[in-house]
Amino acid sequence: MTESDAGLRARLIDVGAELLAAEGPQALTLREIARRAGVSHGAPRRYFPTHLELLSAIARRGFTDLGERVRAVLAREASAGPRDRVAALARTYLDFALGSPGMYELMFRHDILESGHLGLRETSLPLFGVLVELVGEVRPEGDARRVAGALWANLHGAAQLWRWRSLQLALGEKDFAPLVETVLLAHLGRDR
Amino acid sequence: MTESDAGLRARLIDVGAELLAAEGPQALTLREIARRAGVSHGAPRRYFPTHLELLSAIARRGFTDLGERVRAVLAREASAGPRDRVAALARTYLDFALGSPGMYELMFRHDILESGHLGLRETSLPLFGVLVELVGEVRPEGDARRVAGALWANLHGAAQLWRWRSLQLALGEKDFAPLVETVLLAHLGRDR
DNA sequence: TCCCGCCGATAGACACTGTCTACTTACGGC
DNA sequence: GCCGTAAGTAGACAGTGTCTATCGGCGGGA
Repeated sequence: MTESDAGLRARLIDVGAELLAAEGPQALTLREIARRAGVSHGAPRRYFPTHLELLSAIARRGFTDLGERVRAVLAREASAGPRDRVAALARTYLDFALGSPGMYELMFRHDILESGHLGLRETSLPLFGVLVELVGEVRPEGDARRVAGALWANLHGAAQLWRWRSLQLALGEKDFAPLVETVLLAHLGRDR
Repeated sequence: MTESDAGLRARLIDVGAELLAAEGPQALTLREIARRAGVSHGAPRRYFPTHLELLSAIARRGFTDLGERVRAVLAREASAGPRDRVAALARTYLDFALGSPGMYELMFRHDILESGHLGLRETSLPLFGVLVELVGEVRPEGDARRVAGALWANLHGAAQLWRWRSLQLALGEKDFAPLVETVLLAHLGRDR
């Protein structure tokens, strides 16, 4: 019952995720994944009719990983105030994006999301629901959904612009934290 | 002196930009661009040693187009207040991103930015400088650079999440404008 | 025990891609 | 008129995703 005799379907996703972390998204060739899984290049087709579907499955693992991390952090911070919990969620999100850049990029490739084979868009909905709820606690007077949407967009944009160093260049800074504070301040208001 | 006898270098960029708008980034094959330009597949190599450099040149056109549009809008709104000018800049930026999705996506492909052949990152700096200046006028009390960076990230993230319909799904909305207002409000404060 | 059928995987073909290289063509300066 | 250089051509090459024919082994029925 070692890893090697797990089902090929799962093994392909495992190998793909490793390859993604090690060499980036452009290395995620169908044939290379098959090679590293020790099967012929036609084998994946039995489980993933198309290359894009295999990539979607790998990206889906990224979404579930991110969701688990966020849930774990929120559970740990259960006793903290809502603002701190939103901050913790935001930092976890950004840690993931900056710590697993390849996976994050794959997760948000529009052709993967658009293909819709695995309902990836829907996978992030519960996470967004949590964010909406927390934002509603922090700012009960506003439209929580919209504020949460704006905050999510801000986190996503900050992660991407930071990752390809455009923001470093523009801000002349190397530390990400102050920008995160600015973002949180903008959407959540000043701390009480 | 028709378009067809312009230099091949410029024609390749023209053809590429058209193809990009018509069929999206995945259609931007080196060979297909050469085909539509009426030359052999080896011809582009004389001007763009690598496929990535041709893509970079096309993306660079996107950056200059965006810069021109923003400058034109700001010139038209010269008499407006700084907050309205920031709002106009933001809407222009988002119009570009949503109206030319293929170009926008190409412009922010990290491997293109990272390749650095054409200094694309630096191309967006003057635009960012304008934003910093305007933000400084709206909120003289804060750190304009950081607020401008957060706003830029928010615009970028909103454009991308909206484009692949994640935000529509999360917000249950079809109209982009209210979210833009929320974003502007968050970073610029309430209008006076 | 034999045989059949099916499932999982293999191997090769196909069209296509980006890159590289040898070749041809055309034009301007002497 | 000739030659050298620059621009574009054409073909080869390895690699890719997809498709199809084939093969091996295993389980169930006679």
